Amino acid sequence: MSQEPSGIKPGRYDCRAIETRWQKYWEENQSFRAINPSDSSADTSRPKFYILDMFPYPSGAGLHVGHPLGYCATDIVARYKRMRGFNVLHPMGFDAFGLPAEQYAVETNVHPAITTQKNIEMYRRQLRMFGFSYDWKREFATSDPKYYKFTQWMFARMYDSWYDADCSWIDRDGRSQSGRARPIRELVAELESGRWGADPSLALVRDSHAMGFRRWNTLTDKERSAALDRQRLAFLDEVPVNWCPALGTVLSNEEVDNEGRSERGRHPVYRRPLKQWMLRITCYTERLLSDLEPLDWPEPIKLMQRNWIGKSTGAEILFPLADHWTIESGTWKHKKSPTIDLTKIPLERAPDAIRVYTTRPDTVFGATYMVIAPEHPLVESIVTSDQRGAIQQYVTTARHRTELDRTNETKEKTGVFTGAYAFNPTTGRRIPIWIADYVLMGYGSGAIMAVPGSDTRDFEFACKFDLPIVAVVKPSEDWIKERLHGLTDRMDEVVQKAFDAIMREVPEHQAELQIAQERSSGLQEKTLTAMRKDHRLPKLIEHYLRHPKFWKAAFIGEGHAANSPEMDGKKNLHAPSISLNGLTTMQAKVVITEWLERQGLGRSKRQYKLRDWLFSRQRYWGEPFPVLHGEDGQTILMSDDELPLELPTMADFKPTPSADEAHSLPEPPLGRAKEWLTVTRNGRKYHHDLNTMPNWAGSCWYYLRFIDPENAKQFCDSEAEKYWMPVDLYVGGAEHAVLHLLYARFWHKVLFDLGYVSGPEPFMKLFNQGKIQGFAFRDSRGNVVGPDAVEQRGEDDFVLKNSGEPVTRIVAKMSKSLKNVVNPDEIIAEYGADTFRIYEMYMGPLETDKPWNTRDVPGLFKLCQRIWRLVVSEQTGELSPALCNDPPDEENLRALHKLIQKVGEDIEQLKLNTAIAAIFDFVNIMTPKDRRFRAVIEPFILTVAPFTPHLAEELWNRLGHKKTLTYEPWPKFDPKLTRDEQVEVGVQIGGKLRARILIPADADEKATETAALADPKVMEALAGKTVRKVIVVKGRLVNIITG
RNA sequence: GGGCGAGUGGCGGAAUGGCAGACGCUGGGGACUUAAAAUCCCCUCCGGUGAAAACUGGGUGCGGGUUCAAUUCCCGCCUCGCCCACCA
Repeated sequence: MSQEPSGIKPGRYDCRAIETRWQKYWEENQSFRAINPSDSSADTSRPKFYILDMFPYPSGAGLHVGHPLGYCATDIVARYKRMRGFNVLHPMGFDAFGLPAEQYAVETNVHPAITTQKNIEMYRRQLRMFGFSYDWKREFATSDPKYYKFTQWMFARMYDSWYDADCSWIDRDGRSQSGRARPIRELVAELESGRWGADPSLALVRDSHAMGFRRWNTLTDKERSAALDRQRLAFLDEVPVNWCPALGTVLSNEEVDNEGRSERGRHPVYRRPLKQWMLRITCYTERLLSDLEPLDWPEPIKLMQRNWIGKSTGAEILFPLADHWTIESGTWKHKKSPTIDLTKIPLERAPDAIRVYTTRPDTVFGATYMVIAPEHPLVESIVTSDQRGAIQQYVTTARHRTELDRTNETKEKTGVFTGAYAFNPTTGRRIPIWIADYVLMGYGSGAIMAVPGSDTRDFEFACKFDLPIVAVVKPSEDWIKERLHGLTDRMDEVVQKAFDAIMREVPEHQAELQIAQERSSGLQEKTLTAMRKDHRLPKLIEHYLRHPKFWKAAFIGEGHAANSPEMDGKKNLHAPSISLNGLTTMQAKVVITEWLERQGLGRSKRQYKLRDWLFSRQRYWGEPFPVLHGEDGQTILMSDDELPLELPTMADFKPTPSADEAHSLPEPPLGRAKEWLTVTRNGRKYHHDLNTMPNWAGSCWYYLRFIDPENAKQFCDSEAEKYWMPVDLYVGGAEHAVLHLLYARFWHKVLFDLGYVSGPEPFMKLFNQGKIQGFAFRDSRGNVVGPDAVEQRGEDDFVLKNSGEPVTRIVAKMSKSLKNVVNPDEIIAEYGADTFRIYEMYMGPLETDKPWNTRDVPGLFKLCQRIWRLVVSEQTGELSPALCNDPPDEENLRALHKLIQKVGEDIEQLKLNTAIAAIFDFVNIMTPKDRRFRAVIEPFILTVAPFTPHLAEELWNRLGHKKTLTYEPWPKFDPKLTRDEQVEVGVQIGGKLRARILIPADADEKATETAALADPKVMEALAGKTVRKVIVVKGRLVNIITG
């Protein structure tokens, strides 16, 4: 802003002084203290409103202008809700554990506890500058032992629980649900009662009399504890992880780039199996899906969660290995154990067979080969001696590439034949088994039936390795047409061959086709039209069914089944009774699945992409696991009163890099804390777990801790939890659409099942704010440069400073390298927090991405000044002489009541940009007036208070009110005063605007029409024409249709 | 490759079937002032006619459609952004 000569205007709007004063006042008076129901001062008649921001990660860079976007919005809502009489919980804290903090510490060589503390102080100072109405008494950091004591406690509860999938229960809405977590001691009690059994692999079943199962009391202690460990919600498992020897840690998939290198440092990353803590989130897939439905979340976010969970339905199908099975008169016989009856044993217990999952069981007749993942356990046992060398080489290369790496290679399929064969259970044919890395071990069973006629990937693979392709679904006419279009450059060849093929079958059409071909241009359209007309398109479809390879693509859509085995004339040795021909895909799925089920060869199955949550990291800066490992390999839980298990203070907290790339093992930093590590208990030696929890752990339940942050006995008082939960509005970035929000929902459901929280979902309404971007410039070669390298010549004329080359302005991410990062401190220092708040809210809709433009900020500063001048005389510093106590006139009242209505409605919908536009409108009306009514100005001050709280408090105070306006009731509006008495209505003739008329607001349609037709301009325009129809939209417009 | 979202003046955006461009920025003009700043007022989508008031044509990425009426709904295409990505 301009440098005003000091002292000239004693009453000028001094934003910094005002803001400092009120921030101090609010703190001293604890103005935003949220009251828990147990507190004696609690007014339980008030409705509650829990409004939460996604708490920040206190990085070394400090707060940038993107953070406050959501915080300003929630603060406005929080302040508004207080004025509407709600008891508002609006807290803030810090997500302080995790990799970025540790990485920053490594880079600066300062202990993460110290850098984290410093960063938190910086963040807290910055956040306070905005005047957010947080209850700061509730602030905490997730890295505080007082907090992570309960993170560990919750982990212990998961370790101590199992998921009872068969448990039925009634939820709060009276719906019956099935499946819930239960304490593991309840399982033990049931096991001891003898109703349960265990199979030799220690899987538990409810029926202890089932064949091949053992009673609990016949198991050894070791077997019992192994069986229980397999049931826990938190369990240790050997899983393939991304191991980066150079960084000395495993990395999450998100931390590995497309080339299989670490995001930080670009070191090679290897896939290797490691024993890790896992959380059994997969038990909750169905509930995570169905409970999502009623939540008031943005649809795209719900969709992302659904896609992430990735539910699909299909069937599991058994493919017997040709070396081990024969078919005798329609019955499968195992060569070595002929007594095995597939119809009597569960699918997963059938020996020497490959189980696959497919979403298209209707295409099983078209399965002409199989593919298993390189890591599949069967590879070793089925590979033939002459293929062994090639297979081993392939498996080794595949292992060295990460999963991400593999999945990115979409261009060229690779694979090797194992030498082994399996039977297609529906055709009875021997089909080859290949290994290929396009099949992933982590999904389904790690094996597929390949149906190249109905799957693009299988099609590509079959083409490359010349495997047979059978089309088993009739494509639609549209698809055939599309294929011909899609092959434009080869059009003549394709059509020619297709016609040749058809002609061999139907020579009587030859003459017509020749004519069609002679017209070389427009051949496709004309030919196709002709073909459709006299039924030749169906001929092309038949051609496709016979020669799918020729069409260069698989038909992956739905249609009618075709080519069931009987069609090719050969006798089906196994399934003479089943044919799917003519059935729709939907019907065929049902028929074939039922058939397979009867044969003991398959069953319907639901499948999910979601995998169990890998919950350990070989890092220092995280929550230690509250467990002890014994020398005998037994793991025991620490008791609750031993928590928190604090992180040892270590001078050297850095991960251990390793030079030996392929064979090295992670050495977590905690492994070097020798004293901390070993514990003796009852004369036996134990050691702590060397891993720590991932940074998601702390954010899974922080919203519960805000409710009762000081509680040392419980994570949160249950009465208080019942009062405040669920969160009514949760605002944060869309980058957490999946991981954090899914993990937190899962965690909350576990707590709910175990009875620690009162509802199944934590966040009722979610809102994603957009990102704030910066301006950058692109030159003719496509290079992007920052604003500091560019000079502005004219309105939209930018050139490079050094070369004068013209560049175009673009919107880009704010980044250090482009030097287009805006520091909120500087903006506040110059214009104040109130201006900053309304600038960010006025930029555009809260949910969209939008560029920061400092040039626009003074406009909002001017709004603050103009509001100031409505009340205060800049000359004197006294109240403006224009203020008067007279009863206001109707014009003023109308402006006020319209404003109150608009602002209130907009805040409820988070449309804060248009609310501020309405404030501009009101100020534009008031500014020129030489008489301002207190009865209008005072409610106006309350209306803007959520947006510019410091300014509003100061003016409220100067108007003679002694207390903060925080709890002043939100002004009421009179609906009668929000509507104008007269409205302007547009008059269209034939859809074109010809006139505007002023009519009473309550004029009915007839009166509106009469008024419109009586308007001189309208009459002139209608001269000589007949009015055929008049459409009246009440209060908006009239459209006259002439004949 | 798939999914989702977006595309409106010089810029940020408003209007989600009913007068396109509210409101702000930028730019221009005026008042006040010795002057400047600040403030206040007016104009500012593009084109044509006009001294002016005004009149008039076009216009919401492109091409179609539905409708009395489309930025808004439907179909196809283009561009950008985000998410997922061989998920059988």
